[in-house]
Amino acid sequence: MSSVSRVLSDHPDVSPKLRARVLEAVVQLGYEPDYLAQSLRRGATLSVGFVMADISNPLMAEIASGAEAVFQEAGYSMVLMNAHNEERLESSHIRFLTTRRVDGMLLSLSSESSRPTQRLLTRLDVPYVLIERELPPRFQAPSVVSDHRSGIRTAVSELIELGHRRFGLLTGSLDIRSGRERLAGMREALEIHGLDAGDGIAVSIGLSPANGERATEDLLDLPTPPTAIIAGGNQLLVGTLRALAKRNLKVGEDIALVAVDEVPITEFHSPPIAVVARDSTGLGRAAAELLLQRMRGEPSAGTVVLPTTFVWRPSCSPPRVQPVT
Amino acid sequence: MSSVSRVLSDHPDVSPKLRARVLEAVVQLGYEPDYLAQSLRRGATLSVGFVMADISNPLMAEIASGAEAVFQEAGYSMVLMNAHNEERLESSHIRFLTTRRVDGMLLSLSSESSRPTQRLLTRLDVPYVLIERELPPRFQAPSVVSDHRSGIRTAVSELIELGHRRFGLLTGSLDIRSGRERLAGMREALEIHGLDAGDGIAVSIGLSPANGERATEDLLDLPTPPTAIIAGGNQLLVGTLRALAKRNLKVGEDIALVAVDEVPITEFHSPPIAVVARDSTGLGRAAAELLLQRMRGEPSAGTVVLPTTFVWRPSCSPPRVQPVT
DNA sequence: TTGTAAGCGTTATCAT
DNA sequence: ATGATAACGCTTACAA
Repeated sequence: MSSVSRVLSDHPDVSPKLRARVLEAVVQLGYEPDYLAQSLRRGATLSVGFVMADISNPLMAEIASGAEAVFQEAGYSMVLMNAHNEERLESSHIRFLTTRRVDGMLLSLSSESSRPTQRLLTRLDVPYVLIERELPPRFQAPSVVSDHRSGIRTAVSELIELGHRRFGLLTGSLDIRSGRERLAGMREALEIHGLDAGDGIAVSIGLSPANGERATEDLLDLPTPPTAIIAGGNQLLVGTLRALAKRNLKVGEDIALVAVDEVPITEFHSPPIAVVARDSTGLGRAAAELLLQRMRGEPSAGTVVLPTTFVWRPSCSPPRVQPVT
Repeated sequence: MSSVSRVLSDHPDVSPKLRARVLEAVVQLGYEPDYLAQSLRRGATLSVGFVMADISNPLMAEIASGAEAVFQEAGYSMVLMNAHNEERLESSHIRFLTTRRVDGMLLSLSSESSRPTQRLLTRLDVPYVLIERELPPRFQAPSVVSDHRSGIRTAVSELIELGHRRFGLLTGSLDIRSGRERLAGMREALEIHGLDAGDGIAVSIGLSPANGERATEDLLDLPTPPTAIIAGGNQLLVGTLRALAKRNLKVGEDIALVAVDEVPITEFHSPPIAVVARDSTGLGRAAAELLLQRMRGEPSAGTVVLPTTFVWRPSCSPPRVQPVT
């Protein structure tokens, strides 16, 4: 038994003769080692888990692809678990991966303040890395994030220079870093240009087309509606486009529009829609590399920030009626 | 030890008093059972694996969501593995899941004829269900598929009735059932209407925007180019739209266009694009249910076929120049 | 009802 | 260099 084990795990202390004999028997019998037993004994599984808030977000898919490539390279398998944006599922997934003894976890949580999840993480003994999320300082949680703040700041600044004075920002939960950063980006742009913070109207809603549609209509119904809308999420964008179509408002003529994240509609819409883009596969790769470092016990960065870029497109035009300045 | 085990797995033969004592100790010590050891002993893991050809296909994501909901309900955890359309990764994923002792697998393979994968599957001892795929009869592999054939047949028939006589079908590998079925659907429509099979030009290419763009240009460069294009995949659709834009051809005026699968661009393109839609979450749910039946050893269907629907939209207009009939 | 002990398939330690 | 044996953490006969 032990000789077989030695042969199969390339232990040096084994004669060429025995090695050959074992290898032959292995082929003969079609023997396959049991990873479960191996892992139980070794205490390591050579696998990592990735818990994502929502698999149906194409950006998440790209992040996962980026991460998987790095892990594959390093000999690790990555298993994905989808939380459907449900807190309950999320903590159950983390627990599941723990019991399966993954050697590390990548987490893109649907909420940063979920009590069960936080409790779980405080006594989690495998390393983990957050993606586009941040936890309270006491967690000292390493993370990889995009600089949404400067992306939105640039976008809003450009809109201001085009003559816009009133903005509507649709965003997901402010319980998530990216939402907060986008809001901060808009506020910073307003402040830089000496505008009132109240001229940036933020609506924080669940990431669904229906919510996006409703919120957009609400914005348009305001006494002084925004002349530019920033749709912070591709699902919300779909809703916004529906609302605008319903009211017969032409993007880039009657209203300016900026989307977050590069997706097919932004390119193919008429007119094409400006976006604040992030490096999705880069996020995945960076997170995987950071996690590998921590799994090896190497010194590693606390937070990695990746840049975003504002891509101008014709959806960003001057406002219909130039307001008095 | 055994009493603890009994309490934790709800064995009836345990006194309320002891149960309480155990439960208290569990809380006190923060004890968590080791699934690895449990599974090793029990021979079952209460988990299933889902190997998908490509996570970045949003339809796949929906299928996964549908399946996960059903498994969750039944007490199973579903782990996802992404093959990036690479045969090599695919078989390695299946092997990984086998060693992790998943109790069943859902497979949406990137190729139906990969030798390594086929070899793996013949001696796979956990039940599996294919999604949108079919293997040679000797596998007797249960599967859940969509009726792409009738969807495309309907679409092409409608185009013929609008006056179109020449068609270009862009599709992924014919090594995958859906590609073959779409081709068959087009041929059937041509035959029904007494047209020549040669008037349906099928191009089988890798599912990327670049390939879609190139193939579309090739179609347009033909001596008698098609007046209607069917883009069989949302990545290909992106390429087709790019090619048409480059040549300044207006969808629904200069050329008719049908897409496969409902995605945001089809709704928001100007003009909106007709699609052959399938029930993605339904596919996932049906596959999960079928797999559960097989895992329980219940009698179950061999192949489940779900309907597709053709959704007309303005991208389907009569051809520019009415050909002589 | 409870406790003892064997065993799941490995690997690591220890003699030989 | 090789083989016997204990141990990883659990479940389940079986005995008490």
